[in-house]
Amino acid sequence: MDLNEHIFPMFRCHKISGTQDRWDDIFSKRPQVTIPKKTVVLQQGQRAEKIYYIINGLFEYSFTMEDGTQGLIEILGDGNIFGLQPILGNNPCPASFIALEDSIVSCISKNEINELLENDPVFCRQIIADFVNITGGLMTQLYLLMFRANQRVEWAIYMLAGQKNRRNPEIKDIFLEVSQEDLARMSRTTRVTVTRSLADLKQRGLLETVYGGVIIYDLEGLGQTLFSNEY
DNA sequence: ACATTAACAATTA
DNA sequence: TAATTGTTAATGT
Repeated sequence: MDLNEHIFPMFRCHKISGTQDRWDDIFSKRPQVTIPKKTVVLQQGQRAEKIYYIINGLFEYSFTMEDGTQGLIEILGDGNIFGLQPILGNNPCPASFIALEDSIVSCISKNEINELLENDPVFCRQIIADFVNITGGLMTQLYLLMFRANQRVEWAIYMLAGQKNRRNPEIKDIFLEVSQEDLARMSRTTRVTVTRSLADLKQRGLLETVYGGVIIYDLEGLGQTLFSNEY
C-alpha cells in the first residue's frame, strides 16, 4: 500500500482480480444483462428493487443538485456491486449509476437478498464489508471538497484509469473512452478547464488526448501528481 | 490567482 | 453533418 492509498483510498477498487468473494458465488449462476454505454441503470430519486453486480464494465456514481451542479462520488468497475442503499435502507437512490462503457451486469431481487440475510452468515459479513467501503467512499467525498477544479479533473481520470488498470494490469497505455465534456460534468467544472488540465498533464508526459478519449501513459505518475499538489 | 462564460475555428467520426 | 477539441478574450470571485 503506497502513500496515495492513505490519502485517496480507492475503497471500491480493493478487490484483487482473480479473488472470489460471496458476491462472485451468488452472481456466477445468474443471468447476465448487457448495458449499453450511457445507460442510467439507477436514477437518483428513483426507488429500486434490485442490487446490481458488475461482471465487466465501468460505471459512474454521481448526483445532481437542485441548481443543476453535479458531483462524482465514485467510479465502479469489475466485481463491484451497487444499489445497496435503496434496497436495505428502503430509500430512493441518493445518486445515479450511469454506464461509462458497454457493460455486463447481473442482479438480485430484494426478496432474495432478504433470504440470504436470514440464512447466510457469510453473506451477512460480506454485506457489512461493502457498507464499510461505501462509508469510506463518503469520506473521500468530503476530502474532494478541498480540491480545486483541475485536481477534480485529475481525480476523475485517476479513478477511471485505476478501474481499467485493475481489470487489465498488463496494459500500460490505458485508453479512457470519455469526452472532455463528460469529464467536465464528472469533475464539476467546465470543458475549458478540462482541456487546460489535460494539456498540462500531456506536457508532463502522463497522458495523451485523442478524439473522444484520453490515453493514460503513466498512471502512477498521475497519482503522484495528484498527491503532490498543494491545496 | 483561479475559474467560468461565450464565442469561434479546426478537426474527426 | 454532428460531435468534439483547442483556443482566446472578457468577466467573475
